[in-house]
Amino acid sequence: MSEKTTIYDIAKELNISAATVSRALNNNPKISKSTCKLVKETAEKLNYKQNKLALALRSGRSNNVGVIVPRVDSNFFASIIRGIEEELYPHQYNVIICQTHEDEKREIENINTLLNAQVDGILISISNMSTENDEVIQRVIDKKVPLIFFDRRKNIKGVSSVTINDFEGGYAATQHLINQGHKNIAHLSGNQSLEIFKNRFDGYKQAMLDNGLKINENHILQTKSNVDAGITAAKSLLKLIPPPNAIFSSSDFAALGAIQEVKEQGIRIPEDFSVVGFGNEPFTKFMELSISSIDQSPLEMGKIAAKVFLEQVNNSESSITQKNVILNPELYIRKSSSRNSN
Amino acid sequence: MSEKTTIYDIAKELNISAATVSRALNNNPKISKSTCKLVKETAEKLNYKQNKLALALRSGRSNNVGVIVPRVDSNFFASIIRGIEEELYPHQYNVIICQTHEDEKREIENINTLLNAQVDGILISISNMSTENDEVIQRVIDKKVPLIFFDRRKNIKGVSSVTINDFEGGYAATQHLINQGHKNIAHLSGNQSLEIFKNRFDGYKQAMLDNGLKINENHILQTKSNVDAGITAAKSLLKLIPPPNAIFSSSDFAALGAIQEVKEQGIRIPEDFSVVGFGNEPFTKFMELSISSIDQSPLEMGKIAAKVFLEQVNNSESSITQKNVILNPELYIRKSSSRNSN
DNA sequence: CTGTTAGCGCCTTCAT
DNA sequence: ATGAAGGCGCTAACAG
Repeated sequence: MSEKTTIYDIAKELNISAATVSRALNNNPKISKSTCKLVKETAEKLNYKQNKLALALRSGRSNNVGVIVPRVDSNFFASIIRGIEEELYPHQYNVIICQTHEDEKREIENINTLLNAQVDGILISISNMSTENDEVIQRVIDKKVPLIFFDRRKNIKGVSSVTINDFEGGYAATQHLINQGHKNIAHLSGNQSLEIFKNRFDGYKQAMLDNGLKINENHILQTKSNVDAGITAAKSLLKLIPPPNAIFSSSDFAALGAIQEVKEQGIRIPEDFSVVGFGNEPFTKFMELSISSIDQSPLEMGKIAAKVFLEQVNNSESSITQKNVILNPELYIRKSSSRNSN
Repeated sequence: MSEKTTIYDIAKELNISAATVSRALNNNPKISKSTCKLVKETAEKLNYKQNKLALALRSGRSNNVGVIVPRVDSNFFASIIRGIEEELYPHQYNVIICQTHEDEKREIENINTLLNAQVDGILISISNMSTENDEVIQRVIDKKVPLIFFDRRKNIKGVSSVTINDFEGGYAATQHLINQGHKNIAHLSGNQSLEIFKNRFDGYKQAMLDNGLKINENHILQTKSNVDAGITAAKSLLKLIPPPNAIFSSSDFAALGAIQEVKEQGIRIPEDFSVVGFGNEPFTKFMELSISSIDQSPLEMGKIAAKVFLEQVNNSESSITQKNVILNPELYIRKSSSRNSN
């Protein structure tokens, strides 16, 4: 019973044609109730399962969508993937996962692989804004394969995206720190070749500006998104005269490192120093000194990206429907920046 | 240029047969250098890309493997998936992700979907030990689709698995607590229909036994794997007379909850009370009061699972090669159970 | 070295 | 209501 049974096997068993079997299995109304029933029973008996590959080749639709992320083992991207999978599951789409590790070469390979695998859509969070991947992305568009950017987008006419308002996030975080009475606010930024980090930085600048505060060039540091980078950054910031008394970090991990270093130097948080991170990683609320952070609702982002994809697939023939959804980030105020919180 | 070009387009362009094109593209040695070169140039010119679907249908190999996990947005499973993806990437396999949410019905659906999609293998961490999925799993085996269990396995003859030695993990955690001078050690366990939790529990029991310690039935609680469950569990444990003075939790999240509650009640950790968790979630080391935990090396687990799969695919024709890899867990001693650590 | 043929499993026109 | 035929795109067996 290890052999796979096809519609021909069923046809032979019943002395009818494969076409009839196919129709019966697909509930074609032109098939008599009796043969339809018979076919289905025989299918059951022979343990028939439709070969999706054959269907896919014929129809040109694989019912697979590709999802490309820098890495899957980050809470943010994992949650997005969860959202995508959950939204697509009821529609019988499978999710193929690819990681770029922020490597553009890999990204291009991934897109090509997915295209060759005839996926019905590609959902991607790009590695950076460089233009090397323009060509392959154009290929996707030319092939009319639905393409959705999430979180990290490229600004391409006709291409949909789901992002959060990073500018607002940066603004809200900074305004909150200002409201806490801080004036010397440093900013730990990320790779400036990514729009998200630029936007968060811009939000920071605008908030400072709107409040009549001067931005100290030395207070702006570009760091990696990890604990050690935060420690290093805080070390150099605290050497400045005068040192900042607050930090808005574009990364929760860097924020954690900064907090560790600040405390290490005997400075009290939040009494003398405040920190706000970005991303609302699970650990930020677990800490005894919980960390204020900007939530990006990744689960929802994933679900919406999937929904946009679904709209796009169904409208494929009609006019191109570009849709750019921008989610609102939410500031979670915790102990690292306020005495009255948890 | 949105139309997909096939080998027939190339053949027509060059007035040769599709078969020759195919051979040239696949570097068949029987093809003359000149036509080979010509074909490749034309392919490039027409922007030809092989349709993997057609190849898959013909060869019966889709070059996709299915990975089934309870959820992707847990650090543990996400890391495993990362490992699998990284190991399979060089071998041109794509990874299709499915989530069960611990729902066996969903699990069965997922397996069927993957089978129908003609995946070349299934890597799965099952939802529980119940027998309802026996039938579909047998289908996988009958179809000779390589099947690998990771972390949560079923004991089936001929089926490979990659797990960690949960018994040893439970034993090591408990022995460590005993070494710290504790005698009344409670255990927060998980769903007993999963082998992993049973084994951790058994490890705990054996360590107690080996050290001549009595197990208090009231000290064994079955909890969910989240913070609130840990809080609730600790509350009831601390009401006991006498209360335990240490907890080995099968979940890091429950361990965190327990720690919060213990501290809440004014009991000092680690001076008066120790806690060891399981899983080595990222947050355990980030905490100010860092949490001792058992590491499961999920990244490695994923890579090994992928490697076992690769061996299996290649040996498909030869004898069935069952391989059961058991990884050694590692105890990370941190502040929650020791004064001399970080 | 290259062309012809056939088939992977399915569905869908076109007939009847 | 059903059958026959053809094709999705590719490759392998069989000719030459």
